[in-house]
Amino acid sequence: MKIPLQERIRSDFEGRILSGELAPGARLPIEQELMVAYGCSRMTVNKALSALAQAGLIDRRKRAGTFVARPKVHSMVLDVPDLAAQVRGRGQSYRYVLLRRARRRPDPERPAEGALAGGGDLVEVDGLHEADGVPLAIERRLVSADAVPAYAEADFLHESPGSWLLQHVPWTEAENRISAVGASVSEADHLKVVPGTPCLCVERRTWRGAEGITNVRLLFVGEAYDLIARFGPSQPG
Amino acid sequence: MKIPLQERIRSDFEGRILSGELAPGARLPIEQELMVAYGCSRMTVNKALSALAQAGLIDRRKRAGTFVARPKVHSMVLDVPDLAAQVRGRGQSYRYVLLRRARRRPDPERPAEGALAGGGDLVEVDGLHEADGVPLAIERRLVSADAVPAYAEADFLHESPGSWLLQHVPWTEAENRISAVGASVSEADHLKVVPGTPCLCVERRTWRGAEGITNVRLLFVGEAYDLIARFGPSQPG
DNA sequence: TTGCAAATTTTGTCTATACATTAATAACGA
DNA sequence: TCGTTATTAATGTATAGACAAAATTTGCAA
Repeated sequence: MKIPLQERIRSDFEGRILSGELAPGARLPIEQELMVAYGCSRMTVNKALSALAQAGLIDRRKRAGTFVARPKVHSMVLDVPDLAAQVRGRGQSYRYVLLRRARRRPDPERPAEGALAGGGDLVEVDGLHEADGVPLAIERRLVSADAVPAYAEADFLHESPGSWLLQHVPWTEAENRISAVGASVSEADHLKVVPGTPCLCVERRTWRGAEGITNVRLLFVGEAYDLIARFGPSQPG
Repeated sequence: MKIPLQERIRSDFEGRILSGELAPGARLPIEQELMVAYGCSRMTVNKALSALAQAGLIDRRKRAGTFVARPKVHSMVLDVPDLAAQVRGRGQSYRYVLLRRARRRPDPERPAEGALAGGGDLVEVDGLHEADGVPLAIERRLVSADAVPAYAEADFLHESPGSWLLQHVPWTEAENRISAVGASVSEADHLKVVPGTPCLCVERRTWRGAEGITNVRLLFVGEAYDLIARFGPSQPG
């Protein structure tokens, strides 16, 4: 009996829910019954069920009881690790090639740039991610000079700007947009593919509070890379 | 003083962490100090911090203390709602057109099909998702006849097989693979685009335990649709 | 210095109890 | 019958204390 009772109750019901034995909408025993069944106090039952509720596996309503949640939102956890770590994790060598770097005013024809800059300047950093010398993705990153003053001085010859930002700037909110586009002539040139080749385009915007931090656009060669999301409704135990 | 103290402690630190005031690695006060600062018992502090730990915002180590977690994994929540609901939510009309439906043996040349079928048959259902009469995506779905016996009898003329499965079959694990591909001739024909047009390809496999349930392949017209993931590191309160 | 053992600090779990909050249900009056 | 009010069953929050477990620190010995 080394595992705590609280964990046991939690994993008991997690298992019964995930296995389908307890179908969505099914009612769980009330706390009183569970404290008798497990021979413990109500607080212990309550902590276990509270954790399951926070994990989204059950819904709890006062007076009504505890019910298995319906997986209605169908939300899932998608891991988008650091690209360098991802490549190295496959046993390949990773390299970041700086293509262009400039500090400039936002383009008045692109409202997204103005919103990001917030009246100040933008720092644009373009680069190429390579795995074993093969082009993997083109990255165009716009950073608000006001939001991240130190960014202009950082050295990106050995570290990709993505890694740098992740370690130095906390974000509070982000939006990812994933689409498919054909490579333009210059993009295709860098990626060493035929123009028009279908590419996976990931655009990410991050904010800290109301202040925009950065917009990134990553263009992956379709055959060379795809996003993999493996997930389950469970939380790490 | 309507909000519970437990929630207040939780949201206090959540705010200070997300705003960057408490940087990753920073140490939080020990429970003894917090119970004095908030004038409450240690259990209350403990429940608040346990919730933050479950949400992944802080790490707690015995004897060492409580620390702001590093956002290393960079995992995010991506909502892939029901396609029909998504389209209707935009105020467009949604239609599912059944293209093909067959029960067959798994193709021995495709190991994924054999693994899914698990010795039994497969039910293949191909269809087209339309928004306001415009083709949005082609869906090819393979379902294990053993895992979902009732699937062969379900009627998909008015309901897409995706919605049906979501409501009738619980899954425990899933894998999503997102890539960019050019439309084949027949695909382009259905989607009313030029062959080779870049399309977003979402392949999803779901399992219940070790048993495969279904493999889906959704091919979206690149211009007509993109996946949007908006997220923050926070948990719903 | 190195290595191991003991002491201490901090979180983890648990109890038994109390009162608050919410919402389903029952009771009641127009 | 209908709408309103009271009851009550369930979860939510909180307390004060106790012991367990783990990891850092300290101290002692080889």
